[in-house]
Amino acid sequence: MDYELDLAEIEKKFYNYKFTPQRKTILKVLFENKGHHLSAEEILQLSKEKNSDIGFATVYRTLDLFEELEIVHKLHFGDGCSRYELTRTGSSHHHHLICLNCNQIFEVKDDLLKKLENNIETQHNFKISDHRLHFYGYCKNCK
Amino acid sequence: MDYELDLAEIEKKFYNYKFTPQRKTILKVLFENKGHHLSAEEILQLSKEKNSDIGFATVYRTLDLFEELEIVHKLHFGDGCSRYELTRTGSSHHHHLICLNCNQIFEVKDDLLKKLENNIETQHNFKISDHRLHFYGYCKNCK
DNA sequence: GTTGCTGCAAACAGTTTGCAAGCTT
DNA sequence: AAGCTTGCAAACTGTTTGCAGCAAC
Repeated sequence: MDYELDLAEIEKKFYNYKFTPQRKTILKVLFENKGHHLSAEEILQLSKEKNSDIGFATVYRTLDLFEELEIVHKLHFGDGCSRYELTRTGSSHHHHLICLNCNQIFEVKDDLLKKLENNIETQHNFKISDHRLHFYGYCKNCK
Repeated sequence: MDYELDLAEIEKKFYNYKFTPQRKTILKVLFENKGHHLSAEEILQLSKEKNSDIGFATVYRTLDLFEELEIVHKLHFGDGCSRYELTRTGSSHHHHLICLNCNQIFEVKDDLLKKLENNIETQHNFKISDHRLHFYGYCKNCK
């Protein structure tokens, strides 16, 4: 699971935006929870532990901004809230396993999809910019 | 796009539940909009056109029931609401292309994923029961 | 006739927005 | 100093729930 985005690189993306303490805190939380698919609520709680003054609105606004800057990806697992993960350069080649019993989320690496994407782009004349692949089932502890 | 569930077959699933006019109406709406990925709101509107007396609560409760009876699949495209499609027997092998500009949803057939599923089941000891694959990008009219 | 089903309205949860005050640059 | 950014609270949207009446079997 190679994260190629480092803090210095990310900071550059803010040349047009202010790099405020709240934004730094949220970024830190995301970095400290790589692979955890945090929800806005979880991010708020973890941020509060670091920086007492932060509210929901800021978290949502920051995550929207981060998405625009391609720092995070927004994910929809169907559990009622959006979840966020740090963008990775290899991000087009990993998927999620969602356990229907314990709700844990696991990750899988994969390169098989590239071929499928190519097929689709030519056969359907559709320019693919991103994808989401979720497998629902039961993990080794729950099956 | 072969739908193998027919009305007679579905009716059998109701042996334990009442086959009320509202449920029939919603089923009809789903059948008349195959491949349209309707939201609860859209289903409500279309149902109202057929049967003046029906409310939101009934639509949601019915769709929950239909999901339980495996008559529909619930989908999350990240547009803020759940969407529903009739279950098909070939349903484990079709995916969705979501146009980021016009929001239209296209479908793709595919068998490539079976191989990937098998890999995952053995490598991650995870029993897969369903999956969702969404491609985001731009359709031929929008790119 | 029972029991499950329905509509309504109120409750809920996650997210968004308006605004005045505050902080970054 | 200027304007973006923040926190708060109120507004919103999609969905769920409680309850009394109704209808399917």
